[in-house]
Amino acid sequence: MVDARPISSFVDGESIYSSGERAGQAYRVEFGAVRVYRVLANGRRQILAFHFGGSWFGLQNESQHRSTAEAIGVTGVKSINLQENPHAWQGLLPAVLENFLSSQEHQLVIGRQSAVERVAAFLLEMSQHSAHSHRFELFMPRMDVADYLGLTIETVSRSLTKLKNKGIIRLHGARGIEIVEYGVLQRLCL
Amino acid sequence: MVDARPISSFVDGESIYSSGERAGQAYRVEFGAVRVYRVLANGRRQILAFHFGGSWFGLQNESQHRSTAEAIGVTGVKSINLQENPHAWQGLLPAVLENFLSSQEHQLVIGRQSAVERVAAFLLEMSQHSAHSHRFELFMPRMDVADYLGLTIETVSRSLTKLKNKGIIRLHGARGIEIVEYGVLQRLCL
DNA sequence: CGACTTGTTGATGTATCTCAAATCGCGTGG
DNA sequence: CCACGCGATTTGAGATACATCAACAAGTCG
Repeated sequence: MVDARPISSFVDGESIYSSGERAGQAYRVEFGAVRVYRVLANGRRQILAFHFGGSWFGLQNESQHRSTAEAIGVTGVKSINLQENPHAWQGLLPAVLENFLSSQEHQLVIGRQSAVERVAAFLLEMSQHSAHSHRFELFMPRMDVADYLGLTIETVSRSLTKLKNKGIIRLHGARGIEIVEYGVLQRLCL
Repeated sequence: MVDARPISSFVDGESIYSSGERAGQAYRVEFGAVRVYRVLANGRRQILAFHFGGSWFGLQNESQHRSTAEAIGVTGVKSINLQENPHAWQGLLPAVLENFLSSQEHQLVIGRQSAVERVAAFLLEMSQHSAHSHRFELFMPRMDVADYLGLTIETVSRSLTKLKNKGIIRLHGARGIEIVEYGVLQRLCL
């Protein structure tokens, strides 16, 4: 059973699995957060997804991982060995569908939205994973945000500044976000 | 059983399901091709995926469709009712994982690649779905290619011209593609 | 063989990237 | 508690890739 397995703990930046490694496990975030990314030959990085408490990741069929998963801050993860428990896949279907849906949502964001719209969408997404949806701390540095949204850190920063200047959000230090005009932010992402 | 079900036939542009409609079916392409897309409020469209013979689409958990699926050319589709056959989900897990993987691959393309690189990746993807991988016809108009790659039709056209001028591909009419330097094209996508 | 749709090419505009510098924020140690 | 130092973030100036607008060419179909 999943819940009988111990929690593995990872420090900030530690990799949970790496591209090229032999696959065969399914992982679930217990606390903290995880980024899953791929790197192109020229060094460009795309973060495919962020995962927070309760979310499954690393779900795939192939023998090797194509992506890398790293802890963001101190993070706890439980894993199932799918080789030993092939029947466990059944219960994971909803998780795969959820991952798939998130991936599609994100395609929309990076395919057809402007920089400010992407950042707005990102803030809303993060707010939904926080206890207080209108006031929260980002777990990750700007570089992660940029590589998630297909932008540069400078453009992310400028977009945040624009949202701040319009009075839609307030910034509290480098990571603190306060959403003042939630509705306006939502309308930006249409 | 899936294979006992009749094939539904659709003409070019006909929708198989539409955004907002009640969901609950899984679909498989028998012949022809399908585009799955979403439209933002301001009219911008993002094609999430193209599906060809044998590929499953429309796989999701929710009660309503978020996307629209349309036939590209005359297309045959078989469907399963997942309400009546909830156990059918089991056999669909590999299909969901495949869709998910494709979606992630595409995230990489639209998030971190230049226009020419995106078009190169697209041509390789299409070549893999064709009988002759170095000489094939595109099923879809430029607008579809553009909306799939997060570009405009003009940029797609210019990118094709660049690849042609470099001698990497040859164009035969509006839809015919011949890949002359397969290796060079692959290296472009790294 | 025209009319219409689809695709290409050209000229210009603009959002985002790149390169560079200033500033902030935070941990450390005096 | 405050000064220091360093990485993270912001801001600025200039370059560039892609979008936009407009005209042209090529296919397609009656």
